Amino acid sequence: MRVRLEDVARAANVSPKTVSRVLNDEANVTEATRQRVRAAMEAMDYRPHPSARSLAGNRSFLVAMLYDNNDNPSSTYLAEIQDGVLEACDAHRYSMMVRPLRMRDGDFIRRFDALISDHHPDGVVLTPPLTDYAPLLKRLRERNVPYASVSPLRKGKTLGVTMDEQQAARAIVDHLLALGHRRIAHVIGIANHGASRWRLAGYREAMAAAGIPEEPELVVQGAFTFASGVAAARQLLSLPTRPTAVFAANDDMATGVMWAAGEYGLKVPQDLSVCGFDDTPLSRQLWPALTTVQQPSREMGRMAAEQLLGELRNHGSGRLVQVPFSLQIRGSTAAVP
Amino acid sequence: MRVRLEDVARAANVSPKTVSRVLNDEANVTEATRQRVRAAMEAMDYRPHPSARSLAGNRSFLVAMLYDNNDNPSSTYLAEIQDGVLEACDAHRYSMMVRPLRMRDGDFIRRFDALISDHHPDGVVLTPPLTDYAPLLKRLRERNVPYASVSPLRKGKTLGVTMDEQQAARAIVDHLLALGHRRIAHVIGIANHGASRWRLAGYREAMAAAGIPEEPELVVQGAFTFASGVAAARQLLSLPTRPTAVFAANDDMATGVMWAAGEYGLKVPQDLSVCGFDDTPLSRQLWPALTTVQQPSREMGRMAAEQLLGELRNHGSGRLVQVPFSLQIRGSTAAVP
DNA sequence: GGCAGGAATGACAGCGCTGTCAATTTGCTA
DNA sequence: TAGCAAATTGACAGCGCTGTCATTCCTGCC
Repeated sequence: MRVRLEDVARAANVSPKTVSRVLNDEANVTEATRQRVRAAMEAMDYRPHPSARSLAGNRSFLVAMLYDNNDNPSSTYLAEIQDGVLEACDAHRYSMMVRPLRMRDGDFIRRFDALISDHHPDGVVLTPPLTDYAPLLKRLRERNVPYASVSPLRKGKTLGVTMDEQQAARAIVDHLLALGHRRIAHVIGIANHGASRWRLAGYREAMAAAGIPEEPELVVQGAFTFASGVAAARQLLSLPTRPTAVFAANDDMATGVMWAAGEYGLKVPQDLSVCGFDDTPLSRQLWPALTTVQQPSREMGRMAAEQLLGELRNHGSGRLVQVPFSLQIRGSTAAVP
Repeated sequence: MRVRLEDVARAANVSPKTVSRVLNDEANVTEATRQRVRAAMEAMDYRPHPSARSLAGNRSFLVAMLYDNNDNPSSTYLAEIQDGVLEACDAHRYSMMVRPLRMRDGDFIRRFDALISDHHPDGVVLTPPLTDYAPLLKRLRERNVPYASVSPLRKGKTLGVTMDEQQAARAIVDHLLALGHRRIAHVIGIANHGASRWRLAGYREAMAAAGIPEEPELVVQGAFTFASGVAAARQLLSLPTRPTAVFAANDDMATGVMWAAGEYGLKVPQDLSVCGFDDTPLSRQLWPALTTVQQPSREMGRMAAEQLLGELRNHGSGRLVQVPFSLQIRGSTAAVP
C-alpha cells in the first residue's frame, strides 16, 4: 500500500537508518550511497509519514503563525503574510498552522499554552501587534520555543524581518513638503503598535528637517480603523485653520479622512491632500487613488519564516533582516493651491 | 516530563486501552470509569500526543482548507471563511491547514496529490471556485477523501453550506425596482463561478417579475475585479440611453462602477444608483457607502467544517445546509430623479 | 443456583520512523 | 603491510498511542 522507509531501504540495499540519514540530510553518508537512496525514493515516490517522523524524532515539522484577529491590522495584510510564511514552510517541507489569539482576552496565555501543548510547533511566527506583547514573549522564552517576528517594535535579539517604517513615513511627508504643504496633519495609529510610533517619528523627523515647528493640534490619535480616521479628520477639519494635507498612519484611516473631507465639502486632492501607509488593495480602488507606502507583506512573511527555519536548522543563524519600502504616488496628493 | 496516556491509566487505576476509549468517546465504558478517567486527565492536565494518535490510529485529525489564491474572491472573504473553519476544527479538537492551489497551474492535480500524500488530511474544505473544479472533485472521490464545500455551484450530494444567492440577487434588484428604476444594468462576475450564474439569474427573475423585457446591452460581462467593473461601467455609461441603476455581481466591481461614474461626471446615487454583493469591509468605506448583500462568510466557513466533521464522525450524517442572507441598504441607491 | 450472552476491561503487538550505540569499512601512517 | 583512528553503516529498542482479540464481569432467566 503505502511506501515506507523500510521499502526504500530494501530497494536501495541499505539499512533503514541510512535512508533516514539521507532523508534528514545528515552527515556521514557517502555520496554514492546518498545518490542511490535518493534514486530509490524518487522511483518509489516515497513520502515520509509526518506523524511517525515527529513521534520518533521528537519534533513536529510544524510552524505556527500567530495573529490577533481582534486588534488586527487588516485581513489583507495578514493574508499576504500568511501566504509568504506558507511559501517558506513549503520550501522546507514544514507544515504551517495559523492561530488567532486575542491579547484582550484574559486567558491569552492559557490558550497559547494549550496551542504549544497540543501541537508542539517547532517554532512560531509572530505578527503585529503580538510581536511586542510582553507576556507572550516571556512565555515563549520560558517554554523555549523559537520564534520570528514580522515588524517587531523592539528589535533586540529578535529574529524576523522589519522595514524602515520611520524612513518611509519621512519619505511620504517629504513628498507632501515638496508639493508645498506646510500645515500637514498626522493621524496616529493604535498606541501599542510599533507601526504607530515609527510613522509618527518619521512625520516629526520630516517636519523638523523642514524647519516647521510641531503644532500639537495637527497630531491626533486614531486607531487604524476607518471610523477612527473619520473621527480624527472631523477634528482636524474643524480647526480654525485647517491643514492642507493629512498623513494618516494607515490606508484605512486615510480612507476615513477622505470620507470626512467629503462631508466638509472638500475635494481631494484640490482642497486637501491625503496619504496613507500600507498600500492595501483598497487604496487603489478609491477615487482618487491613494498616495501611500508599499510594504512587501508577502515577502516579509516569507523572510520571517525563512529566518525561523534557518534558526531551527542551526541555532544562532537567524537574523533580523530589513526589506525596502516603496512610495506609491497616486491621485490623492497634489500641490497646495 | 510529559504526561502520557499510560500515566493517566495508572492514576485512574485502569488499563491504557480504557483511557484511550474515554479519550475517543468510544462505547462500552461504564459511566463511573469514564468519570474517574476524565478526572485523572483533568487533574494531570493530560494532552494526547497528536502524532502518536495519528500514527497508531491511522487518522490525522487534520482538515485542509483549499483556496485558489489566483482566481480568488477577495482575501477578506477567505480570511473570514478560514476563521470559521478554524473555529469548528478547534471545537472538535482537529487541526486545520490552509493550502493555496491554482486551477490555472498545469500541475494542480500533482500538487493536490502531494498535499494528500504528505499530510493525510482526514477531510478537506473547498472554497469557490475550487468547489466546482471537476478534476479536483474527481480526484477527491478517487482518493476517497471526504470534503465539504462553501457555496458550491452544483449541489448534488455535496456536503457543505450555501446561501440562496439567486433570492438575494432578486431581493436587491427588487429594491431598485421599488425605488422606481426600470433601466437596471447588471455586471456579471467570472463565468465559471456559481456566484455569477445565480446572481444573474436573480437579476433576470426580478426583472421578468416586474414585466421588464431584458435588454442585452444592459447585461455586460465582468470578472469580479475592480478594473473589470470600471470597464463594464464605461461600456454601460456610453450607451445612448444610460441605465439609471447598476447591480454589479460583487462589491469590487460595484466600486469600479462608482469610479467610472465619477469619470462621466455622474453623482451616485443622484444620477446613478449602484449596488453590489458580498458586503466587503470596503463597501462601508466608500462614499457613499454601498448598498449590498451580506453573506455570513465566517459562519459559512464554520458550518461547512461542521458538516465535514460530522461526516467524519459518522458517515452519512453530513448535509448541505443553507444560511440566510441580509440586504444592506446604504447610501449608493436612491429613487430615480 | 447455574448458565448463556452481552458489556466492560485488559494484554499485546505494532503504526513508521529516529536515537543510541555497536560493528564494519576506509584511509592513513609508520 | 600492519595498525589505528575516523568515517560509514547497521541492529535494535522505543516514541505514545490504538486495533485486535482474549478475558473478566455482569445481567437476567430458567
